[in-house]
Amino acid sequence: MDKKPRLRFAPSPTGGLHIGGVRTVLYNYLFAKQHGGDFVLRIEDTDQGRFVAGAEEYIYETLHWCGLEPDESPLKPGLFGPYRQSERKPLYRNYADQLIDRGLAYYAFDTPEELEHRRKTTPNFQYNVATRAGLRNSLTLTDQEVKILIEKGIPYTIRIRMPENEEIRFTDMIRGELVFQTSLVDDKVLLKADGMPTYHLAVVVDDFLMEITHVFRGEEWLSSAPVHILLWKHLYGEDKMPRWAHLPLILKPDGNGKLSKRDGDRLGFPVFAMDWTDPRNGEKTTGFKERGFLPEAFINFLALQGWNDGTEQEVFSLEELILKFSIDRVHKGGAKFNYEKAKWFNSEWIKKLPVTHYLPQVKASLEQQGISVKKDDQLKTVMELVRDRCSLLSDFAGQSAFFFRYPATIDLASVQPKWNEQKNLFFAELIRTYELIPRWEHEELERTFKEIAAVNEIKTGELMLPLRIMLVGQKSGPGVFHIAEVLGRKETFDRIRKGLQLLS
RNA sequence: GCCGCGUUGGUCAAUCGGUUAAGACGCAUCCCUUUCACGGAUGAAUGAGGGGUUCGAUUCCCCUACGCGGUACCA
Repeated sequence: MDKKPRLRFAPSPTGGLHIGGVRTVLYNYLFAKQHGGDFVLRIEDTDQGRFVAGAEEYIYETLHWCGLEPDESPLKPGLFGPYRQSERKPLYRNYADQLIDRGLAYYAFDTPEELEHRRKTTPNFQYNVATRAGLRNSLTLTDQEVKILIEKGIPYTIRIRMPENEEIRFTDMIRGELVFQTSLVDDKVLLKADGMPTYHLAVVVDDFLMEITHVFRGEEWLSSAPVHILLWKHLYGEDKMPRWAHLPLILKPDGNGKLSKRDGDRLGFPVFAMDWTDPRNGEKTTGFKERGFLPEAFINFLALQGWNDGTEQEVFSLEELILKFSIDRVHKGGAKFNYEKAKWFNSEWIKKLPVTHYLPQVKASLEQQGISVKKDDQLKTVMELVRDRCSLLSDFAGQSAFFFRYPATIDLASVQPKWNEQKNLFFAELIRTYELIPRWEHEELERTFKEIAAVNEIKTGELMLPLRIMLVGQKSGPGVFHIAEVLGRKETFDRIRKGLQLLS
């Protein structure tokens, strides 16, 4: 690579950031970092009608949570600002005019209503080589007429003039050589009547001005790529053009089609990275973060949705991804979103990371359930005991609540039928012996327990379940003596006594 | 409709002309654990269809089917 790579993510701030968007960020970021380049965040807010309050802040927060910090952004301007297209408005006009002067673009005076009418009445209507001669534009009007219309303040757009019968070729880093016939591409609007550029003009101008070297974007942009390529040729020369890669889509799990927010609502999994509340209707969409995902797992999962390193490794840290990512191993076909697999990645990361790494979140979720934990050390021990049975951070509260308060329900039904006086006596003796035990520690507790059982000639197996039920309330959980150790002498006795009472 | 891009188990996927077509998730069975989970073992399950090219195609080419994306003064 001769130049320092510069890649960008250019979202339109219109709502929550969807996992497809995060994956696009990720691939851009990984490539930039791998090659010692920069990752730029540019806000594409040229559509003033679609402004959504808070959407831009949400993007920053999401990127931050994911650990994908931009090197340059509206919040952290570099040498190529401003980083919001709405603030770059004056820049674009000049390029549009330049294209007009060179006959590569033209003024179009057709109103949106007129065009809509044409689209309704003419099947397959496109504003292109075939139809532009019959429409109201500077190609069909005389210079004098055009001048008058402009002077009178009649609204107009500037459209690119697609050449006739030419081929536009380019190399996509994922898909290889691509060819488009210019006659079949329509004359896209470059500058809107409000003076704002459309995406097509703005991307090209900004990517040039910001010295972007690689454009990785979603597959939905592939069909407009020829317009962008042509603009690059006209404006800056093909040699200046960034390299392109069109990323496969993330598809809905059932059926086909691009994954949408609705699929998440319908199937019960998150689609956005973080919670998003639409300010227009107050509608709330839950995110991976709030569902209990670790950013490490979320990123890991997303990276593997459309890419792999060719080995059997699946668990990658961000650092490893930076090292191993390669754009030419990105797939062409879309991947169906698999929530079960996402959770698997999370359980892997829960096991891999030190529990202290996510202890604050677990503590907060326990607090939400009215359990306030005083000693972090104790929580840490508990978390280490239960982490294997948690695939989401939000599972911890349910798995560990009984350590901190007496169980809400006691499953007596699973011990009652086989309960007898002999067992009753056993537990009474157990308490007496445990009172004298010097070290309150699980191995010691277990040994003592078994000794007493042997003396009383009761099978240990007959007694373990009752103990568990008394301490936990149910049949699951970590090793019962580990639990007793954490609970401590007094609490263990209290629970056994309470259990005995319930069983008698 | 038109243009473009895709298509290996239920899902994610390896393979870059020769393999018993990996591995993972999920599922099933078993082992471990005197519980549940973790872990371990085993198993069921895959090249859309049709033509070529080739000694040999999952792999290269063509056609068909299917799917998706685009077809806005949205990005």
